[in-house]
Amino acid sequence: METNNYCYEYPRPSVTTDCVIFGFDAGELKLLLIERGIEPFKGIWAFPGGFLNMEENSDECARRELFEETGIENVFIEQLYTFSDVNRDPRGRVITVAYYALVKLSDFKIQAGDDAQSAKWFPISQIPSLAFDHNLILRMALNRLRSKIRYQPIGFELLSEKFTLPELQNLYETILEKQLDRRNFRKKILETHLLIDHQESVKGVPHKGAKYFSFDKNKYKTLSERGFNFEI
Amino acid sequence: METNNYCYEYPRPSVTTDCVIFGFDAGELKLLLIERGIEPFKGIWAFPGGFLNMEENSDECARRELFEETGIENVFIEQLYTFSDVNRDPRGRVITVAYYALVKLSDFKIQAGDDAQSAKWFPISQIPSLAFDHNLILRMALNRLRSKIRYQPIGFELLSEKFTLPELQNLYETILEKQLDRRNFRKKILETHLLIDHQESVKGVPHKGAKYFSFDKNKYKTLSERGFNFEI
DNA sequence: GTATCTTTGCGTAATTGTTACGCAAAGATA
DNA sequence: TATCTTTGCGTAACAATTACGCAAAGATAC
Repeated sequence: METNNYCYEYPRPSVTTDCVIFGFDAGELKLLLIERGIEPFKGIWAFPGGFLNMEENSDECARRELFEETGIENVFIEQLYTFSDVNRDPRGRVITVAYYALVKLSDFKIQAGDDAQSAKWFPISQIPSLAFDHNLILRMALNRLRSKIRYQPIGFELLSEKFTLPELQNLYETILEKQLDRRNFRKKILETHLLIDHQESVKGVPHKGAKYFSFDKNKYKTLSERGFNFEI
Repeated sequence: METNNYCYEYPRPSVTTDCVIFGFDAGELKLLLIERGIEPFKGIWAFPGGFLNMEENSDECARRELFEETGIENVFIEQLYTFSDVNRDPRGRVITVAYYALVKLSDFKIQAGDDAQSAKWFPISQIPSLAFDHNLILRMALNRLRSKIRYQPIGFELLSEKFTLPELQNLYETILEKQLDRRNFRKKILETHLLIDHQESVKGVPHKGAKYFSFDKNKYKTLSERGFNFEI
């Protein structure tokens, strides 16, 4: 039984949000995808997302859907772009406000059998063809991540709270797809004075263990309000 | 008589586009605003915009509304951000996909009595308080313009086809709100080899007239596809 | 016609920032 | 105790940016 109780003078599109979720593990950038359980695109992988409720804005919608479909919450999330092509959804006129999220993968090891029908982390090099216009959305999200990581300290959102400089460099090299000089990278990062030294080293490796650091978010906030610019 | 012929199973927001229109004249950045003729915010200035039709995407909607309300067409236009706060429009749930446009002011001298109820160019320093959340949209558009002009050749969109280097420098100084060295600016611009020298100078000034140049859009397109990056 | 004024247009020096790379120290293993 | 790998700090070479001197052009004043 279908009840069409919501009537308007002019036609309206449906509005959804979708969220590209980036993670980083074992020197690889990863993407969390959901296998669609219903038509259209049943069995095809897609970004988590869903319809906007009337009592929430699009940020809230994106966070809610992210939590409902993957269990992920309290992460970095940012609006990417709004996709509105007339035929982007076979169900009818649907526009989507796309977001991207950066996740500390260690915090959210998704296990099969969550309320997420079927959520799975894919290495960025092995992304299948996606539902709707999600291939296009992904391309845009990757571009945004690659350019933004160079002038805003968002890379830290993909690492554990404590990380080493080699780990951070590995992250930058992976996302920027180029090698960086170890000593110059260290210099540039440290001279921002935004890393907190934990006076503690990696143990159990057959060589000198790297020191642990964490990112000083509060100090960055203060500095950036005074016009400081983070750049790698 | 009201006809509510469009009925849906779930409630849907209305979707609009709004467009922040920048112009540049007499060493000043300007904004084209429309005085609203109907409630809500009757008599208050706002950006041109309107409701999305079902057979157009948001880019097309923004361009259509821009033309209908101001007569402006074939200009640079780019999506800015989607604003979706629950109470941003007193008429009900309306989300707007905001755009910004860059206009060669000489091409579009708006005269009163257009089908635009009342369109007027305002110097950026004398913008009145705007309708809806348009003050917020403006702040975001200004930030976008200021950062984007440094790494993409969009400044030329605000000048006439032919312009002089002092004019271009004046534009950059106005938008970036800082003085630039005349000789270094000239050097940086010219060594991109993206300006076409028209072998013609400004006449009728009581001193040496500056040479006219125009921007080589095609050459830029070719170069940027090969990885070239415009930076000021 | 000549001097003067303002602004354009081109050069070079001083400074700063980026890139390349040598080497000692730490921590484990042989 | 020697060896191995990786971290962590320094300094030299190079490139880019900034500062600024000065001649030339085009108009006006005398």
